Amino acid sequence: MEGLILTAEQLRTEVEYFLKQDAFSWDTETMDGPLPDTRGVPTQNRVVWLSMATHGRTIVIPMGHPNGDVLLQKAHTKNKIVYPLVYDAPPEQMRPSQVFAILEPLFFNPDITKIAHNATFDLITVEKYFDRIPIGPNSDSIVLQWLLDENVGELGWGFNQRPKGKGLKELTRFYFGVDYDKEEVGRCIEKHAFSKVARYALLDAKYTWLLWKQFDGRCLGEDLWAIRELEEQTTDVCCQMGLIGAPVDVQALRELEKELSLKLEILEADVYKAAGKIFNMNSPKQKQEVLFGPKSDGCQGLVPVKMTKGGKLKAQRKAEPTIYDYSTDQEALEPFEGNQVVDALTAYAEVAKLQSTYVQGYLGVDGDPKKPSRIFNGRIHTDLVQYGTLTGRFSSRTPNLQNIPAPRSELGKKVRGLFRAPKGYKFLVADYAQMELRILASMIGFGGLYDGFHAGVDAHTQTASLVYSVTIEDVKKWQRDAAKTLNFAIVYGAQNKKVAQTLGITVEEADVLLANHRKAFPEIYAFRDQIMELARSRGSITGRVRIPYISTIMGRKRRVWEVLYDVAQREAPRLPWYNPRRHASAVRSVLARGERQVFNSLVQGSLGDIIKLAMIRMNRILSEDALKNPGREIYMVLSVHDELVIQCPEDRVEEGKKFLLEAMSGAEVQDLLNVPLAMTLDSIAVVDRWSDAKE
DNA sequence: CAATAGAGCGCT
DNA sequence: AAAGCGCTCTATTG
Repeated sequence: MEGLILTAEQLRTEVEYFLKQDAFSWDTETMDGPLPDTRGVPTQNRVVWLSMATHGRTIVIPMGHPNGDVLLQKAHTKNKIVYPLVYDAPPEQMRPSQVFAILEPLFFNPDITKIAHNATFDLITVEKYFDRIPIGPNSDSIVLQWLLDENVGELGWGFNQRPKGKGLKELTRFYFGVDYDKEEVGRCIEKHAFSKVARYALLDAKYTWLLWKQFDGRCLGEDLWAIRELEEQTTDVCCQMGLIGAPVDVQALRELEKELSLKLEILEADVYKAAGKIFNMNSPKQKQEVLFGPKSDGCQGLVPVKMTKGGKLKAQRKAEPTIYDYSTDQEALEPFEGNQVVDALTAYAEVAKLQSTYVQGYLGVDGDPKKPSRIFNGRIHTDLVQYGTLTGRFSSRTPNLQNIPAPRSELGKKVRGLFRAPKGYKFLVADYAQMELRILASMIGFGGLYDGFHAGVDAHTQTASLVYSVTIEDVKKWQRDAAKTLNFAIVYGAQNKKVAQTLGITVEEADVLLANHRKAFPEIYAFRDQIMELARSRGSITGRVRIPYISTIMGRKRRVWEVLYDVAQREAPRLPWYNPRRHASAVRSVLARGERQVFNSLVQGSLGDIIKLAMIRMNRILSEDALKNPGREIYMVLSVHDELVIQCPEDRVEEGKKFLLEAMSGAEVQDLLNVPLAMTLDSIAVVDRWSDAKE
């Protein structure tokens, strides 16, 4: 087969050719490493194939594929044809150690761009062979695609004119009309014949290359040069953090698992006792029956108010609601506090959530291959997904380390406290305070928020002072709390009802608050209108299609077609999934939602830019520092939107703090804003457990 | 048995 | 009619 590399001599010749290029794409096919179920775990898996493509050349290197080709295609039994998988012996292949030794000059050449689709996975995967992560420039076709169209895979305008997802196969199908993997070979390569996997791996690299070439050109044409640079360096950060992982106290975790399972048995019994029957308390449906069913049937006969999402839709259609249309979530049950079943269910739910999602989610459940342990050598390696959101923030998965319970409740504190610095180390925890408001104030460039930040006043206190017309010193706690809600309402676009609900006040009272806020901060509302007009002016779905968008502080785009609602309405026949005449109010809410998304994305997305920049800077500082302090390295271990956690040798805490401060608020970051970041060394917490950082 | 939808809930 | 996420569980559907 053309491009199949079986010997060192062949590979050296290829490397010579690739070294003369300015870029190449590559991909790995992996199997389980020494531990079971680790094919998809980049720190633990094993590379079996590596493919590469560049101008005029595509190659594929096997290194331990277990099968040859199929000897027998078909066999007949009594009355049907069967396909026994009988394989020939595979050809002799190189060992990974030999392959990677020869590839080293290529993957560590700073003048050659290395391209992969979801590069973090492949980069961490090969780290175990190179003993370090391949150096940049590392580019990722999935990231470029996302910068060009973050809405791929989302329902909405143009769904059918876009790829169905960000995956390599979906993009190849869409852009080249080629479907080269109908059998999903990559899901389990060891089940397939040698030649089939060879072809598959080769095409992965080839189409990654072809897609990247296309995206690369389009990024220039769409003014995405700067943000692309940021994202390419972010890839290196994701690799470094994914590789090091976050340290957890495994022993405490095991103990907590036992403690909670005992607790749950009791709480479960409490529910049954109060309800007088046995049912599945994890099932919303069964909870609806028990709580809202008639007393005559031995149920509680509670009269619910809050509907589920589905229930509301049904009500819109003017259908008669049933008990199954009413919510059983925490908020819906609040009015019934005191009912023994409700109270027992509430107590159970909190513990059950934490046990299943966090404790068992990390430890895994013995004998259940769907719930593997996420802990390797006392560390959890999350996958920080740089392309995981519509706004530019990170998402985090397998497991998600961005939704660890905050230390508000005792139990939440315990769970967050499982993240613990290793012996001899401390966690240093830094976050940006009120960063979204700072960004907003900076963009407006004047007004109450802007003045407050320049005067060094806490933003919520400043808001309260202006809304309630009292001096900064006279702001009461309840006023600051209300102001905080108002500030959230601005950033998220909440209306009077939501503000009322959050603060536990009437809608009329909320109206007064919002009116006062508008009076005190007219520039915010004017700015909002301005942004909306700008976004709208960039869009058109008549004639040449241009989706409205906003640009963040670093030039990231968020496209929101919904803000062209009135145009869409006129063009309704082109948009088959809604009928504006029948759903006028629904369409209006689509527009309103689009406007909230536009405004929120401007701020949330800019914060995403800034935290990524800070992490790139920190990574640079720490990489350099590591060379000077072998064995005493500092590592970034967690990142939660506006918060950064590092693990730092105990005797280097002061250095670590300085590094964090410089990375997060140094000139390069501060210069993006015209309000002060106001970060200080003192605001960086030095703790053993993550839960001790916030009170 | 596997995939999917909905409800619900953890976080910033 | 509050932005952005991912995970677990149940119930339904293929």
